[in-house]
Amino acid sequence: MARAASTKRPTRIQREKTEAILEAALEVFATYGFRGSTLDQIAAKSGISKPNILYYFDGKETIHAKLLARLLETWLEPLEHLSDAGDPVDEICAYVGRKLAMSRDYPRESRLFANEILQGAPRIVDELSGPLRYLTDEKAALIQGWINAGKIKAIDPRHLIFSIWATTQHYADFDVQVRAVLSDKADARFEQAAEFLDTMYRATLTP
Amino acid sequence: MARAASTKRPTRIQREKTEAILEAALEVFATYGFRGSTLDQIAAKSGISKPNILYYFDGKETIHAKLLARLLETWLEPLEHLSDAGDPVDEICAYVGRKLAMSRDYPRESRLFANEILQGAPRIVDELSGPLRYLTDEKAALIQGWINAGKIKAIDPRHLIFSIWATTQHYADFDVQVRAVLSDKADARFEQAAEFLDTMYRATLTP
DNA sequence: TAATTTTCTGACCATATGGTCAAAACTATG
DNA sequence: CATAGTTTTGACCATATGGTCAGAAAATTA
Repeated sequence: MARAASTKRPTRIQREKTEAILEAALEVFATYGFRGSTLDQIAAKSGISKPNILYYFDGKETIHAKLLARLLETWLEPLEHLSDAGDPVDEICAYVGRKLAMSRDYPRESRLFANEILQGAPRIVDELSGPLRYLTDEKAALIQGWINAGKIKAIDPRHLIFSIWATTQHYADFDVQVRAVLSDKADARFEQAAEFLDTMYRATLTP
Repeated sequence: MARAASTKRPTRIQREKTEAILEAALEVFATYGFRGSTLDQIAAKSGISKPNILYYFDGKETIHAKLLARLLETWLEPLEHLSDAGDPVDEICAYVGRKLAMSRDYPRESRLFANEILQGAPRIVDELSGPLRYLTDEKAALIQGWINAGKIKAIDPRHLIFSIWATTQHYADFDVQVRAVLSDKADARFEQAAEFLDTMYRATLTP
């Protein structure tokens, strides 16, 4: 927040306006990436004038940073829930389902993330080689444990995780392509995908 | 080509310079997307002055269009080679291998494509709902034939293709993330990926 | 309702960016 | 080597873009 007070509790207007700005910015940044997006686009989409946007945020960079921070908070959540509570195969398939649901429900967040990674992740490298890596290490160990116990087939846990990220996020990031290829059957793409992925991962993992 | 003759056979210098410009432009566009890239960046990377770039190309748009046209020419080639010559499972796994090799050898092309699709594919929608869709329809029919003949397991052919695109291109488009997660084992990522994907698709397809 | 604080805007600025152009530098060839 | 053709450049231009600022408008509080 630029001039807007940052110490005191935010007013109703502050909450509404910052939310409207972030909502519009998510749309714009997710489509054009950081460099390709302009404050004027965000201003037009949010209906808030450029100087007023800069009253609430220090600058373009700050808005983007805020969006990324929020994103990372929720992005890893589905993976964190992966535990050895139930049957390993079900557990992993449930994770696939959660991840696919995120592509369906939060496609803009997925594209924002994809844009950032595509551009070399200049603003979140630390998050990748820090928190993300630790979490992946942890879950890879869990999966390796299942393999050692003979509960699932022997596959590379990390590449399994990559494949889950890739296949599920594909439906958000490459949506235009998916819809073009499926044409008239595009409406059912998420149900079809859910079924296909469930089949694939059960076949891959069931010992 | 702007002022440079377009009817006559191009000179040595014309070939060299246009190539150098396209090479630099590929790098830049693949990283920042169309809107996020500037002619100055391309000029700096190619060592060719901005006015000189515009002597060879009509403008930023034209350079980008040329790159996309080239890309699409070779992008679908691996899929076109999918035929019912050998064993269906081997045939599909070979396609996966070819596609993964493209991610390894042409990561910039992959990112250029990813950027374009992410941004809604404004410049190649026609290619997607035309040539790409026809080719996918054709190969989906081939795969469906294998399913009907009981040669591979029953899965949705189009979503199988999506999953192959997603998992293989992931290693080019999300390279930073892959390397961050694998850290010290990152060098072997393509060999590991090849093995994992082969295992996964054999398990998924073998009846 | 008057005073105070918060919100908002128009006008403005410096820099970046895509693109132009006339002329200079260079190359190929008769 | 002179000349015709090709390539390259510096200086420029119009517009876009991120950002500033003084003051007006609106909301809140006393």
